[in-house]
Amino acid sequence: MPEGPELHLSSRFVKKVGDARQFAGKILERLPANRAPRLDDLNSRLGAAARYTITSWSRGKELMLAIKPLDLPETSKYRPEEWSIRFNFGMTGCFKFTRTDELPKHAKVCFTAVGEPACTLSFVDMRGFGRWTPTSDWSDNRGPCILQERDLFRAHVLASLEASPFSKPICEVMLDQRYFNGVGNYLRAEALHRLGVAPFARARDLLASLPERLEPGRSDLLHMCHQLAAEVVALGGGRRYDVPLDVLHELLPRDGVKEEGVEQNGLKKEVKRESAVQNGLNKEVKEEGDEGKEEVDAFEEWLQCYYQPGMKNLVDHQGRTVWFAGSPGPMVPKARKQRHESSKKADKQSVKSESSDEGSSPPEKRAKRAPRRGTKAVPVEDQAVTDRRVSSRGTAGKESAERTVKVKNEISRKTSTASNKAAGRKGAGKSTKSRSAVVAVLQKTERPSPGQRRSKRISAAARQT
DNA sequence: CGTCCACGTCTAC
DNA sequence: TAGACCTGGACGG
Repeated sequence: MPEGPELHLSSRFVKKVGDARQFAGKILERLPANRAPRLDDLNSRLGAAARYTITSWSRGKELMLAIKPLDLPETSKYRPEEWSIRFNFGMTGCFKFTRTDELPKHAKVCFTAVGEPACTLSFVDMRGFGRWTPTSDWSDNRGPCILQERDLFRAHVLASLEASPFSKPICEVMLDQRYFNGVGNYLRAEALHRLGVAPFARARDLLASLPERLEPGRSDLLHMCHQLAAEVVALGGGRRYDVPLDVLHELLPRDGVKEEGVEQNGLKKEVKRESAVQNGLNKEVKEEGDEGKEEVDAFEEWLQCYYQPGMKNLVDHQGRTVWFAGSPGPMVPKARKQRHESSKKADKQSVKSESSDEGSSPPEKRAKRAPRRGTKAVPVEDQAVTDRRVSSRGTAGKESAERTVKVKNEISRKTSTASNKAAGRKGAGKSTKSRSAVVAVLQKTERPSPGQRRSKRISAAARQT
């Protein structure tokens, strides 16, 4: 699941658990035989009995989990850099907070909570591509966060256009975390699609004309990356992504580790509220007439391109599936390999409109399965989409040397801000920013509301019979 | 049963 | 630019 928004939601989740519960004892690593533990040092410092608290924050596709021991000897100062763990989620990482006797099968790193019922916060990772390292630094090869460092992210990309990766197709550069930290396969598809950008257009060509500062009310690819990430955060997360707040609701408030009832109550209330929101979104729309089996979740509804019927797909140069509509653009891989066949319904549609199209049906056909949730017959997304161009006003690329310096400076400044945070110096009033920036109000895109889209779909399906 | 596919990095020819 | 790293779900025979 995890792209920037999921990492961010996970960090909020971990923080919430950390606010409610204390932890104690060694951190348990459950590793395959071929992998060495990373937390032995930390554990030995922690000792078996020491209590500690946890907090968390994220940047792009990384999550930081910071531990604060409660009973450090007076002599030793708390140095957060010695007590932080940085996580990568790989393909399937997530955090869960469960009863200890119901530890998830693929729990890889476990933090034992104090109190009743006996609970464990665990990093769960089915495929095991996730990684963790004891450090309080973000990886130095990853750029600013698309979600929380919007302006810096923009500046950094625009300052880097001369770099060789930008000679590649835009869809491939968008997965390069040195520049698009937080973008993954679904975000790139959605961002490109919503602006009608051909995925295999040369990145530099597209980005060179973007203004350093976007005028209010306008959007472009860089802004879209941020905006869509924020939208997914607002939804509560991506595909099959469940931050188990409902479980939280049951397991958090009981243990009474926190002293004041006031705080307890405040927390309890907040958890409840979020839980309700979460449920509201996930359970959404019991389709009234037909069998009600179709439980459409909010994220599935939100997706317009990625994995959607009627969309085309190709395998990019890195072997990843790119979803798109319209023409693929000039830099299509030679072996135009397609992965999924559209569902039959959707296929009829696309075949119709494809014939003239440069980048349509792949030469070679293989047996494919329909995309899951194949019931969702969607008309090939309006032609208009293909005609819309990225808003490229603003003067063409400024001298980037100057930019580079400026941006680099700012990045390092920000980085040190991050370590301040780690240092627990909550700073003079600075801390307000992160929270509200994240929930920042989202500009409305001009796409139809979910309701409208649904009826669009239904009528399209009706047309086909 | 087998094959293909998956929201992501890494490192090694 | 391949692969390697993994588990498991969906689908085909």
